[in-house]
Amino acid sequence: MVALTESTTTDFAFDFDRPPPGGTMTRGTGRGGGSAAPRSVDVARLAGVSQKTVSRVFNDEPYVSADVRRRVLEAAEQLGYRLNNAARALASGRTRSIGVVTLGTALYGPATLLMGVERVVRDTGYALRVVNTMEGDPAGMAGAVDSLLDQGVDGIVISEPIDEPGGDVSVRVGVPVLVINAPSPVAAPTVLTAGGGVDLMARAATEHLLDLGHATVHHLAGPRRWYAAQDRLEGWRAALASHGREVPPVVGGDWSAASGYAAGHELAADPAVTAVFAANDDMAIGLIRALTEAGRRVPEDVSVVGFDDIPVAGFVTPPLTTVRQPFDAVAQEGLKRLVHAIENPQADPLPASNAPIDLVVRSSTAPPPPRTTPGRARRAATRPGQGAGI
Amino acid sequence: MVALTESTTTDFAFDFDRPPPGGTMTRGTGRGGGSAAPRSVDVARLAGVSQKTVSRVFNDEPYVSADVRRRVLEAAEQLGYRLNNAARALASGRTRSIGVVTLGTALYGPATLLMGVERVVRDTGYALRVVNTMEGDPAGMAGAVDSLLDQGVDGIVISEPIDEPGGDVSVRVGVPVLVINAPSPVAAPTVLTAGGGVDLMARAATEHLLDLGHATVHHLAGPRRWYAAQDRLEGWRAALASHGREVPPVVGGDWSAASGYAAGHELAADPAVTAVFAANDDMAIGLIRALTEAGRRVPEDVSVVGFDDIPVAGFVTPPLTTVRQPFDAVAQEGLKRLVHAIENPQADPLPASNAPIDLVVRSSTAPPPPRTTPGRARRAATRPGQGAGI
DNA sequence: CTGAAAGCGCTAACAG
DNA sequence: CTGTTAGCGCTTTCAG
Repeated sequence: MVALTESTTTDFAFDFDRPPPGGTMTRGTGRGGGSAAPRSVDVARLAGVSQKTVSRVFNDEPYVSADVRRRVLEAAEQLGYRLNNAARALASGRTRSIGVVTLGTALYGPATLLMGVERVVRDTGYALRVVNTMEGDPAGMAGAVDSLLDQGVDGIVISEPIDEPGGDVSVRVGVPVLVINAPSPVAAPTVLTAGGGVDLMARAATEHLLDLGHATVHHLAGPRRWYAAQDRLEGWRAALASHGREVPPVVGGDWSAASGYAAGHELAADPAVTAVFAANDDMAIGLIRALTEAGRRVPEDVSVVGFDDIPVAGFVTPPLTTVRQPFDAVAQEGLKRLVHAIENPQADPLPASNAPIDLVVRSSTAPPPPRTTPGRARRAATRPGQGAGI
Repeated sequence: MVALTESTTTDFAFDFDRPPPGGTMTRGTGRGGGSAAPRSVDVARLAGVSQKTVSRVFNDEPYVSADVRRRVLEAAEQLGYRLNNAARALASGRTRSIGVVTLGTALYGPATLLMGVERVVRDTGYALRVVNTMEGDPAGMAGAVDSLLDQGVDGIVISEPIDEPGGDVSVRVGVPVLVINAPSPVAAPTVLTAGGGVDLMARAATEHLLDLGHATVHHLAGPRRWYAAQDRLEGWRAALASHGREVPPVVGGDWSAASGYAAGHELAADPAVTAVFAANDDMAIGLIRALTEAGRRVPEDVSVVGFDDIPVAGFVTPPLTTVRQPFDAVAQEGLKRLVHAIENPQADPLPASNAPIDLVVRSSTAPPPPRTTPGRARRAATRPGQGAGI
């Protein structure tokens, strides 16, 4: 039975004859490094089955007898065979890979999200291709998506994009897209979103401060362009509005501790400031440092809430009250839905679910300093103009 | 390569057809989502040239007249053509992609390194595939490398691996490998290493403390299994040894601030401790918190040096003296060498160069408290700056 | 349950 | 400078 196979197509001038001396070694495929990598037909021959059967085994297709399957697997093992993904992609039109576009920063949020995505993707059996964008990068998002499309991914994840002018992707995207924590910047047949609820988390943070008795809460915002910043801003504003509080002017930062520090000096000068909600922990830490240097104690004089719950948040001085974002849950759910969309093009997308809010209260927040009795506060701020603290 | 899509393109109106029902998809290609993606032969036809010429244009091969090139590009643009990477990889045996194996953590070092690698890889024209390992993951490194090989990468970057039992990759790796900050866990035709010098940085950190007048320096180490931890440990020990100082017992942590905090309580109990070199900033921060809670002031009573220079390091209380790792430089140089090895299999690998040492002195370090008259330590004036290195 | 034939879209020699 | 001829190693029909 083997003989037949032998005389068919491919074996013509077989294996080891090396084409011309181009300088490379071994069959064009760089893979083997030394001897040519085995192909499924080699496995088939060794196992005494057809090439197609090998294919079946490696694709977990049904209708292969246990015995044949075992033989094939053994032969493959013996030869050190591995599926050639390029050939597979070419023949099937699917690459079994998912691309992710992420901000080229080492910011905690995006970085953590990326790790989460990777972990989940792997479980789904897809490979991950990563492309970074940098803020202000002209080609930015469009270029990133484009290069992913060039690579031939089956789906795309866009993680925490920025709202940049011209940031919309005009490229024709033919695969499903998952956008995390933002509205979609692309038009594609299927666009899913995940995350969301950031505004509610921001609102919870703000309300925590309000509940403590602060008359109002100031906000140290992230860069205007970031949706992540916009969401927090909105949540903060909503909390204030729904409690009928005055909405103080927003102070802006760039996510860095240094910017929080700068903003802190500004805020420290205003005695009306007794509570600040910072859009991320780094800025909160910079802010606290500035406040401290200015002689305003945290939390006795000013309360500060951060956002993210970075690993050190609980160990800085004072331990930071913050909101933990459910990155893993978001990544997991989003990807599940993306994969579903990839594999079931006609089916309705799976619905999104809402993440829980995880406010971590530590020691950077406290009731506001007493207003009329300077007894306890060593360096009491000048008294605020008005308003009772609930 | 591939110019592609700016704004002008094609309004062929025809893009997002729904994928056809059932299995009746016309040409197998999943790519376009519905209407078949144009192939190079289509472009050729439209441009009135041979398919091979289209290939030449898209590969920036020489010997194509400017006129023909222009016509091809125009035709391609009009059709919305993009090279099919799977076919290309299959035919050429190269995928033009590089795989990265990284620790599945959000630790600052690995995460930053990954970002750096991505940035550089993109400039080289290669695509990036990422796989995470998790500490303690049984399949760990071997599984990660294996899956990368399955995907068919042209080269592999292993970032800060751990020294795990059975962590060596026994798989046949046929492509060049770059190992960052560790000895190589794989056997491959070409193995490059990058990073290194971590021990020297640790040594500089320790010597800074010694120079300040401390009798000895304690070390809060990272997990034993991590090469990153081992290097710091060695540097510390070497510094002590070369100054003829006593080498105190090592206290161990797991990189987390929480572990630094725990270790801090231990260390605080020992009055002989006046200087500690922590293996990373997170642990240093936890350590400082514990020290402070125990009534030992930093830096008046105890000096602390961290490692990494995480973004908030300069803004915690007190601002942390630490060593900044040159992640970007390491990534850049390492990748340049890896790509060189990929593209010039026979040539000798490019030599590695040494990174400078960047000690950032802030306010967490000071001379030791006077030996006989406790209680009067004053804040030493320190200022940010770059220590000179070796 | 298994096999044979026919490409997927591109690059690789080797002519012209 | 440009075209021709062969496959790369799989997955897909479609037959047994």
